[in-house]
Amino acid sequence: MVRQKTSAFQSSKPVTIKDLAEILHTTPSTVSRALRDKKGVGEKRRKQVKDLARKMNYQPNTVASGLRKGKSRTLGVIVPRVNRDFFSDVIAGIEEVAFDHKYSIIICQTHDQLDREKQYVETLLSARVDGILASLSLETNTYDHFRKILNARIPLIFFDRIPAEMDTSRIVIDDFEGAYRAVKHMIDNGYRRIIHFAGPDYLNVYRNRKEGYLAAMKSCNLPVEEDMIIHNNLTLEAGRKSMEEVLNKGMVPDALFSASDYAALGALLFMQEKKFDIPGQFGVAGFSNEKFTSYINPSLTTVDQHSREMGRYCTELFLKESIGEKPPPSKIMLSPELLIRKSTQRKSKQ
Amino acid sequence: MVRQKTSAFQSSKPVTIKDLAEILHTTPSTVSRALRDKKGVGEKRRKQVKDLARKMNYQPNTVASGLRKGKSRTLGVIVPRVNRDFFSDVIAGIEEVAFDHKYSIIICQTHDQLDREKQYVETLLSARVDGILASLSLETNTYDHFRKILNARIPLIFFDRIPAEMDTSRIVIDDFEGAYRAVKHMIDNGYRRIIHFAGPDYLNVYRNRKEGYLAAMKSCNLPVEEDMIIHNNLTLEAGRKSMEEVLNKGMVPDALFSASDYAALGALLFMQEKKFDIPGQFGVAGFSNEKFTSYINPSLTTVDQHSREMGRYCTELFLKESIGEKPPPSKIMLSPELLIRKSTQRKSKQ
DNA sequence: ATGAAAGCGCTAACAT
DNA sequence: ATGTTAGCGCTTTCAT
Repeated sequence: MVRQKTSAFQSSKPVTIKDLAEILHTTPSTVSRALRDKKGVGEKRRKQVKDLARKMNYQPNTVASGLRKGKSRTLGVIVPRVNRDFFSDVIAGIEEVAFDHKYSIIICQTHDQLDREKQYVETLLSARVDGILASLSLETNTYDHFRKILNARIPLIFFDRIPAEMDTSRIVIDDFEGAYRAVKHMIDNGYRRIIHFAGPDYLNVYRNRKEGYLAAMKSCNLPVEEDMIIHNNLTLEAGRKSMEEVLNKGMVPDALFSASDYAALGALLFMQEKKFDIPGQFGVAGFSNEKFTSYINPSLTTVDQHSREMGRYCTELFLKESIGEKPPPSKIMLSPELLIRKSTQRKSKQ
Repeated sequence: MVRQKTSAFQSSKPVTIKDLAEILHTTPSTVSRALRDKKGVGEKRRKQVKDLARKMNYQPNTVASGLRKGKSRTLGVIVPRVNRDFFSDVIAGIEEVAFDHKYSIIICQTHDQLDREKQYVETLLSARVDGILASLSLETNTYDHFRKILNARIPLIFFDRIPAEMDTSRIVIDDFEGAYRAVKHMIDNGYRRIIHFAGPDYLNVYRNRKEGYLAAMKSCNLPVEEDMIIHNNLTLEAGRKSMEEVLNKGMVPDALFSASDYAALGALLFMQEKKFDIPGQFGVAGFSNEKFTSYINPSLTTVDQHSREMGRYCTELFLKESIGEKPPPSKIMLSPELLIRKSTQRKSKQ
């Protein structure tokens, strides 16, 4: 006799296809085929199996099928921090496409530490994820851990912060172009002595933003003294402090282009405290289009990175690489969008 | 002879303990024991095994061991959206503690849709996660999918948005208290006709914030007309629109307490456009302490929810439940913190 | 200290 | 259309 269980109170050990098979006096293979709509099962049987599965609240064990098939339908995502607008937006995009294709995503935060990045790569490899999407930590200056991923023949897609040394698929925005356009726009608005907050040179994004800044200045024959480029860690506090130091040194810049919105904000707040009129006496532009940039006063000119789309593309690249023969690495560069807001718009252009 | 592979170029099929065993002329059991520091292996053997494992770049297959042990060392996290400051902060907290205890986390975004929530519960159950941490979607009004989790004897911890109907572990902040204190503070600053933007009543958080608002008003004998409570979806746009409607109806409130920072911002921007002086003529307070609230002008009074700590506690609750006999559900309530900023501080108190 | 054997739940190749 | 068999990689008895 079939043991009755109400679906609401089925308890303890999960139901397996073997259980279903026994109850229906058939075999696991048939049940498995029926459940997954594989051919080779009679219509009647199939319905019978599916009905029972539902009734007994059968949950397929993806761990087991993953082991058997050598596929986990899981994606690893490695980011510096999940609670930064840029990264959480990228993750949102990744999740959307992943969900549509029935992939789960495992999230890893490196906190910008190389150690954690390495450890997470190991974890993901051990979890036999089907692919890894990653953005480098600030500390990353060695890539052997990422090479392991390639050796394991697992698709690896970098986004935003990418290693120059590795020939993998990647997706970035054109940081040079974004910076160039931002600075050009500032120059058009009459700013001349524009300083720059930069991040570490070994990261592509900051290097390229700096290059874009330099190119724009050069194209207008504006001199860039060495001390006009300030390297800091791009936090709000760092921005504030760097700005203060600049003034203390007796420099008289009339604008700032920062590689990060947060550092731009720090400087902006500091200048406001010092009673500078922004954008009148001092112009400020940032990078990344963090949410707060459109809400502050004056609203902050910045560069949008299409973060959500970047996430979506990432997953799509992975999907492309995960089928059939490995295609050559795709290198995608998205166009940034300059968002001109109040912090750089002088009443009268000079 | 042992086949040589350089660690950098080990390729194709991953190494298994069986491979290691064969090379060392021993058995998988011994290798397994050696690798996991189980007793019953000679010191010499252990070293031999570990050295070879490192040399051959052995990655333990957690899918296989998970299947065998019935544990995946994975946690499922279900949130409405990953790119909201509150949730991404909670996730950051969850990840930190999880990482310390060698758990991975799978992230699920419901987009506030019940369908997706249900589907993700199935996915997580199939993935045999060891626990699930969840915050309800806006649409969730039925809980059978969550009951399945309990039936499967998997720890389930709710945070922030919790179902009243289920007796599970949960962690919330004292929304009533937060709202009460915020409104009390506004009254202390001379505001009298304070309106309230509320979310759906079936969600504990919004219900409690509304109750806190009502209690504070009542405690000061301030009347609350029916139309002073406006239900909307708490987005920036909704806030702006609701505020406009309020004015169009001829109401003359002198302050707003919003259950969400975004809706508060919408109203604030609208009022500024209408040339109201904030906080002079109109006071505004929000809820959640989104990052932008401290950067806008005037900075927005709001209630901090200790989101990061909430995430950390969540994981700790899970850890507690995952060992030994199931303890009775823990119900934790964190104290909110009222952040008094400029948007509610009148120059002269009345 | 080590090995042999069984099995976690599922799928796929090979029968029939 | 269905059943049989083997095995994914690992861990855990149970022997020896």
